[in-house]
Amino acid sequence: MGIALGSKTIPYSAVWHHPCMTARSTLTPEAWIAAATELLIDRGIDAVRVDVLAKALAVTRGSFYWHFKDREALLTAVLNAWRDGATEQVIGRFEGQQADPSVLIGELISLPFRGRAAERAARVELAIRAWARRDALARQAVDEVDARRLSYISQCFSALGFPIAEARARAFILYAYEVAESLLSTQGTAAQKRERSALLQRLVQTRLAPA
Amino acid sequence: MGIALGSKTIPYSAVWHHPCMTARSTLTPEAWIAAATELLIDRGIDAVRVDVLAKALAVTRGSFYWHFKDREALLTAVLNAWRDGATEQVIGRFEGQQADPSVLIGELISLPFRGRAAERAARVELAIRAWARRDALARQAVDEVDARRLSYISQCFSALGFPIAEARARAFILYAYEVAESLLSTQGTAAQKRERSALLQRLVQTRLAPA
DNA sequence: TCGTCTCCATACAGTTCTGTATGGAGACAT
DNA sequence: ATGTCTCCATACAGAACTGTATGGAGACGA
Repeated sequence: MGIALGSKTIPYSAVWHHPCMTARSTLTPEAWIAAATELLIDRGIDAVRVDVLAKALAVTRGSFYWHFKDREALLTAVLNAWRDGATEQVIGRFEGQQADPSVLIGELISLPFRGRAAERAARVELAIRAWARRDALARQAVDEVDARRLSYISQCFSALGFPIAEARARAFILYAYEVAESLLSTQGTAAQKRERSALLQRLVQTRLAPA
Repeated sequence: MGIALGSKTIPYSAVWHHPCMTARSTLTPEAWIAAATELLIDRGIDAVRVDVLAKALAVTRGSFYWHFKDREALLTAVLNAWRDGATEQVIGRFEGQQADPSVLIGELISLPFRGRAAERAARVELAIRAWARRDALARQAVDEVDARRLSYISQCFSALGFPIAEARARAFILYAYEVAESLLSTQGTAAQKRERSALLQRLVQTRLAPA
């Protein structure tokens, strides 16, 4: 049933599945999810198939159907893992409150250019958005994440003194820039990217004279 | 070989494939392309398969392999049809020159809300962008179309007196809004959409005091 | 009328994937 | 020592799709 440790008995799963076990002999569901996400990124959701994953993990499909009921179960697991990570990231911003909303906005605008991790996250997100075009669950997950982020950005503009409705509108413009910067990443040189981010940084904070 | 008309001989293809022949007994390549595009929209490029299309068109696959060498040929035809239409639309704007660039920008911003045709075009475009994530030809087509549009929008801002570099930056912000408005179409109510489009309309044209 | 051309149907062989059923090796409890 | 549990291997049946080869009906030219 498990490994005896003093008076307690540690079940296998707690040992084999523990993060510290780098060289495991057996697979975890997380390993399948990670492999599936990798495949999702550069081949699309339709290419995420169990026998392809099994070959990538150097096991047979028998292993997969032990950990998951079927392919559908894996896909929802992938989706949940992404949504959890994405929402957690938004929550994290609330905690690391740097008071000055102007700085927060600056960070958001420079977010697409923050190293490999951000770039990879963007690629995962684009793959999931592509998936969301024809899967209801994926669409719901993406919508939720978008709504959370827009809400967070809106609060930043509210803190700058803009009325709620206008804050929302400005948040959308900023978020639109972020999405487009990842979707249209091939458009423009590095210098042009710096210029348009700097321009947005100023534009989105300028107050307009009442119409 | 064809139909004799006076001294000339009209080949079959010119008759059967002519647009005025609404009730044709035989299929054209365009019919396959249209059906493929339809399937691409709501099931993705991986679902565009010849036997599915054949069933949709109520013929067998034998017909397909008459008109096209293979599946690949159909996909490139779909791509070319889209690119031609998209670039043609940009060219069309140059011709219908309404002098006032401010009006042109206003039209661009309200473009996502211009009826069914625009909505369908947006859906086709999103499907092709999803496709472009893992197909080199599709990516190239999308990049070309994006570059053309950005160039056109930049010219509008140049006409408003902005320096080239700044005009490009403003064009990107506007285009980012358009892309996001179709990608994030579920975010926000109709009123909120109006508000953010109105805000962008003003923001993107406001001149900033020199830093 | 006969051959030709266009367009599609049909049959074939092969690939890639699905899910299930069953077997088996290893670690463990008793 | 024996049974149990976990994890994976293997084998099976079948679905969905690919491209090719060939046949056939209909319109046409001569």
